[in-house]
Amino acid sequence: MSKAMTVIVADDHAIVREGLKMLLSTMADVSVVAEAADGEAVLALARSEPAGLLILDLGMPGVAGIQFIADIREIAPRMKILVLTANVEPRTVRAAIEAGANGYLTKNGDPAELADAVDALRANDIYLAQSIRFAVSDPARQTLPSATDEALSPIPLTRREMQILSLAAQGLTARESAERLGISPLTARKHRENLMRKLSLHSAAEIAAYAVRIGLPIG
Amino acid sequence: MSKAMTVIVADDHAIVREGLKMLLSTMADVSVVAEAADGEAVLALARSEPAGLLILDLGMPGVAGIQFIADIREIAPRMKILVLTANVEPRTVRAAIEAGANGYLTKNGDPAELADAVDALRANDIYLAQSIRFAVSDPARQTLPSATDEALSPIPLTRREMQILSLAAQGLTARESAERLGISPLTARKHRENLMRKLSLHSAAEIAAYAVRIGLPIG
DNA sequence: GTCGAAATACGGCACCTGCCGTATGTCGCG
DNA sequence: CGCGACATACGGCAGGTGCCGTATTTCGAC
Repeated sequence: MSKAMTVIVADDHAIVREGLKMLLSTMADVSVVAEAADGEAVLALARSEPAGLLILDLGMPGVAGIQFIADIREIAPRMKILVLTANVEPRTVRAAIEAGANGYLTKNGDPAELADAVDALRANDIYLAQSIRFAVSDPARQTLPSATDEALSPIPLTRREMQILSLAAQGLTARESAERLGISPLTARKHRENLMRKLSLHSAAEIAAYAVRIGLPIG
Repeated sequence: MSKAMTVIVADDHAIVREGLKMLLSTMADVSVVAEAADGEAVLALARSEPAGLLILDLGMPGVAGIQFIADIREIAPRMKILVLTANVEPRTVRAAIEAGANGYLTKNGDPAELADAVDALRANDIYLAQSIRFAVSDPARQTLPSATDEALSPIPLTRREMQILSLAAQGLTARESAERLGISPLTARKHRENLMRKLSLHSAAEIAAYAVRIGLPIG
């Protein structure tokens, strides 16, 4: 018998934390030892009393996306990280795993998967929700035909594109973004077009919605 | 002894529904009889088998804001409606109650409030989360100084404006919104302008960001 | 029955956008 | 030393946007 796995529950919604604790309490050998409502609290817990498992909502305030996973992984290398979020973007799933997450569940998924995921992580496996399992491919596998390629690609944005994305998401026009960055409006517009093409976005509204969805800070 | 209160749980996140069911299962005389993941399912349930209480996430797809509450109230006048959402905008709280909700909880609030709220609603009371209780003022109370005025102001959107807001937030143009609603593009544009003025928004991107912030469904 | 709010509808104007090109300089990697 | 990725910069074009008007109809409140 393995001894009980200690768990930290991190979600900004208290009622969701409470629900998760209830769900976890029905599982054998699982013990919720702490909870956190924001990114800072998660980091503090990872430092002071790392648990066996962290269940992490990527949509929390103070959790600046994927980088946050890498930060935790650095602080507490032995703690398992199970991402639990509403974000179903394939590239986010891929990036989360690459950043060091051990599992990825979506809030829309079958609740029964929570138990499966905890078991898998305890066995040092990686667990992905059924609905997004297609999103992470084996890097060794040779390139596939076509349709899936786009979904599988990490689609990395350049530094400038990231800046423009952040500004555009706050409602700034190309001109205003250009002023902030000290470049030509036309250049800013080009960066904007490039990132939109990369991300398959087609309007300012979609940029804002996307930015919010992936957890970018929005004014 | 009152007999068990039947409850419908409506939230688009399966894992949140599951957690809520677990939490409710610890309460005496409460029985979850159905759940719904989108607005249509809620309306169908309200028609076919209304329960004593509906716990409703206002951020669900197909739940076009406050009007949805009024719709349910019309279909099932005797069913209690407890709003449970991430939206803490005072005007939304106010509007929800005016539209016929019997209670309003925030996902950030103390989970213990869930039990209090259910009890209050069962006793035909209205229950508001501690954190937003200030938001609904007694209409009889005379106007307060100033600073709070703006926050307290309902800034009510009309039904059409609410619909346009929801569509615009999903990235639809005025023309596309007009097609969905079967009205002139120019009329749709006017509704859009009106709601933007009311809400002090100045671009499509701001509409999208605002809609996300208040918990409206975003494509 | 009157009054106001809401919904309907139209038009002009400056600006921005999204998409299509092209082109140049820099910098790092093999 | 190239080659490719990145950043820089410019322009045309069609369409959408945000802001400014005006006007009619419908409908509930008083």
